[in-house]
Amino acid sequence: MMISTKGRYALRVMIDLAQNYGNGFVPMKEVAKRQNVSLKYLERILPVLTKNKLIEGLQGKGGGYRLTLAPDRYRVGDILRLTEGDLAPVACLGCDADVCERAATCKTLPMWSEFYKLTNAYFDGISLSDFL
Amino acid sequence: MMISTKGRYALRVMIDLAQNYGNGFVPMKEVAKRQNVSLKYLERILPVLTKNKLIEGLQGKGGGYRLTLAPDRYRVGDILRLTEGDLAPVACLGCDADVCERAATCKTLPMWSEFYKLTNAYFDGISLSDFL
DNA sequence: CTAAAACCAACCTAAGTGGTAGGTAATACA
DNA sequence: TGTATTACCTACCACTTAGGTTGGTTTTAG
Repeated sequence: MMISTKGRYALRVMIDLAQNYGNGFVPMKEVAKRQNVSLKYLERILPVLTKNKLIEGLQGKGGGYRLTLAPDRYRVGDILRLTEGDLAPVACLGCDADVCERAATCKTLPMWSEFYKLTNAYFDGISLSDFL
Repeated sequence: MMISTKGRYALRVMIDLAQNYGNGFVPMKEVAKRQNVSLKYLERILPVLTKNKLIEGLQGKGGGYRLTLAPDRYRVGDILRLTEGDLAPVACLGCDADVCERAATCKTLPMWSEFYKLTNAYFDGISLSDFL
């Protein structure tokens, strides 16, 4: 399976926040309930999104999370690349891959490479506002 | 990573056999050497291909493996689906997936489903003869 | 009889998946 | 000033998968 729960849950959280865009900070407790996912697990997934400024959190009573930009400014590809690390179909194309000495003569590399491009293009063509 | 070494190695073996199509049985020892992969590991990967009649093996001296059909009759998608089990991007789309009770209302399902179709179509559009 | 080949099963290590548990720090509100 | 609420942080853990290795047995050509 290509996409783990990390990426899938992150996306669902982002969609939930998009649906509440403009209503201030939304507590993750509510999102977890709505999405039927463990709050504690979500808390483990979110930091990468806040660190990269996709969302911002406010602590304390009345706090929660909210999108930093309008929903149409988020590409699904960006969310998945952050949470999944990479969308590469094979290890040798990953961003932190070792150089493969077979690369120059590898008969299959162009096929994987083309699919990689296709994958990124597909998910970059969808924005959060497409789910509203 | 979507495609593991199982699928990648299997594909490389199949391409190797395609390159030797018409020359009788090719011992896996030679293929392993050419592809720079452990013979023993390949032996663990091949059974699913023989059981599904993509290749046939002949035991004993002078034996080896060969394609049962001409190279242009093999779709990369078939090889990957057999060796990887599935090309589904998310668990709920897998062939042996439990029914997801969120399916009817899931905002993201159509996106995954469309990508699944895209993936199958891409790899089904490539045949072994495209690598010769 | 011997070498070469497919075929088969058990085992192993490391990493990744999908969480849970148990906190601490910041903030609003009474 | 205290309390509830919220984000934020760290450690742990059971399970599965990836990526093999080891050590065979069977079949067959010469």
